[in-house]
Amino acid sequence: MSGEQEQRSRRIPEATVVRLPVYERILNDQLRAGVTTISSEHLATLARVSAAKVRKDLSLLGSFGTRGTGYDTEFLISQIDRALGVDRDWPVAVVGIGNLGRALVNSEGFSSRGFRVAALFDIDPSVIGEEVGPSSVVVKHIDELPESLAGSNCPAIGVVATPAPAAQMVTDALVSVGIPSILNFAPRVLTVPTDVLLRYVDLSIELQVMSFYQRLRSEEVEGPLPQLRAVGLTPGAELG
Amino acid sequence: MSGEQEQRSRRIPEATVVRLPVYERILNDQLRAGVTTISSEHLATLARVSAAKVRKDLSLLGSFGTRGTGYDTEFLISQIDRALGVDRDWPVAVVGIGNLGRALVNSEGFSSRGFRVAALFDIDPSVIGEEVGPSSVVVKHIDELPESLAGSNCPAIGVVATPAPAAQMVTDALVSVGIPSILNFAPRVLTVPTDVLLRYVDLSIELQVMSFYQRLRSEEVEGPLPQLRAVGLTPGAELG
DNA sequence: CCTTGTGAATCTATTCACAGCG
DNA sequence: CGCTGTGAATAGATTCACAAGG
Repeated sequence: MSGEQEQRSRRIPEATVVRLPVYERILNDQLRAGVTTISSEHLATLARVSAAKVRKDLSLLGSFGTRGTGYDTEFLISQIDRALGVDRDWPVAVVGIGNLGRALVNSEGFSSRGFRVAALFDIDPSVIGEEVGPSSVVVKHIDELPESLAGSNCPAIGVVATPAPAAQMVTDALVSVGIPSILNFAPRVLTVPTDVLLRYVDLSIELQVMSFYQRLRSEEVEGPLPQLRAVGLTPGAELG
Repeated sequence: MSGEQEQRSRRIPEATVVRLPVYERILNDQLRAGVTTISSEHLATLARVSAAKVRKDLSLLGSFGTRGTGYDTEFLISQIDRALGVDRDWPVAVVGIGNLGRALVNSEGFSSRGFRVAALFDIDPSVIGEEVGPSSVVVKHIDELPESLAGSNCPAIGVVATPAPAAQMVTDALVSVGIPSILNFAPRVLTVPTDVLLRYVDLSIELQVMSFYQRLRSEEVEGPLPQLRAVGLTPGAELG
């Protein structure tokens, strides 16, 4: 065919998307250490992936490297940030202010990557009213969620950090106010409308995957250790 | 039962291993609800994956189904448990008893899936000596790790739940006592010997992946193609 | 020389489609 | 019949290998 159809932004595979934050973190470390230029080989060593993978990943964002030299660290960071959308403000609502919810809100990666705690909810009276996190957001009762997040107060991302039995109900509430993306930490498969983006993080699945490989290894003496990615999370974290 | 060594032919892809705990959890729910037989179609619906994927996954464990009927729920659970190795005792050491470490130790999936808290470590004097988790294990100082876990006390899995700057040091200590598998929650790429199994769980990566897809979606909406599509993730998401 | 960027080849995972069996 | 189990086809991701360019 004669003309190439105008491609909307180059399609980036999910496997690449998951590695981009890792590259970004390493590049920031390197920049702070005074490394202003970095080769795919060097970045690959630090991320424990192959250099070809780094080049392929980065080439999907555009041609930012200089042949014979490498990539400009600072510029590459800015391009990855732009691709990831972390140069924007991402208000996040967290439901379930137990240890997990607190860990998330207090984590380094949260505030430093453009994510902002917009609202916190729990059902436990002893937690409601408490100020949590670096930005000291007050925990509200889950019943206040609908009115609290309605309209222009609707955050971009909802985090479900409740026990499993409450997860679907909480998710329904988040969907009702119009939240377009949900990150679920509860060990349960959730149902959402097809236009809602849903991802999972499941601590116990990771432990069970480890026990699988360890059992395998102890049974197979010659065990060819599964060469797992050094980077990122479960590729199948999208069971929803 | 199972005496045969079928290493080559029965190799299970990682993508399948990650789904097995999900199937197992759903099957337990179903069994508790009185469902003693289940079809691949039904299980697939509950897990939000395709029926073909369920059948392919399960067939890798063996031929446990009955044609025309489906799978016996209880038997299937036992077979998945066996494959995952969760019918064994898995002593786990957790380093870093902040919110994340506590969330893990207290999580449902931990004790209920054969994982046992063998030891807890931190560096904060205000935490050391505290009894944490359902089994009330006393937190020890990180300096006691080497002697505490030496020899026959060496756990099967080490969990790194420290801040990023401490993660590599802690990992080195865990590797030194002979721990064969490490689950890292710190936002940092770790270096381990090739015979140590290493997996990552990174909360901030998941958030950044979400912001990537959400940004993509918001840009597509303003583009010339108003076509509604479940963005990015699930191949089976369009089942709706 | 260097290192990037990328088609081609390879490896891995998913889906299709139907034979085979209860 | 209905449903499993599985080769064959397809889609996706990684690695290879080298041309192109500073």
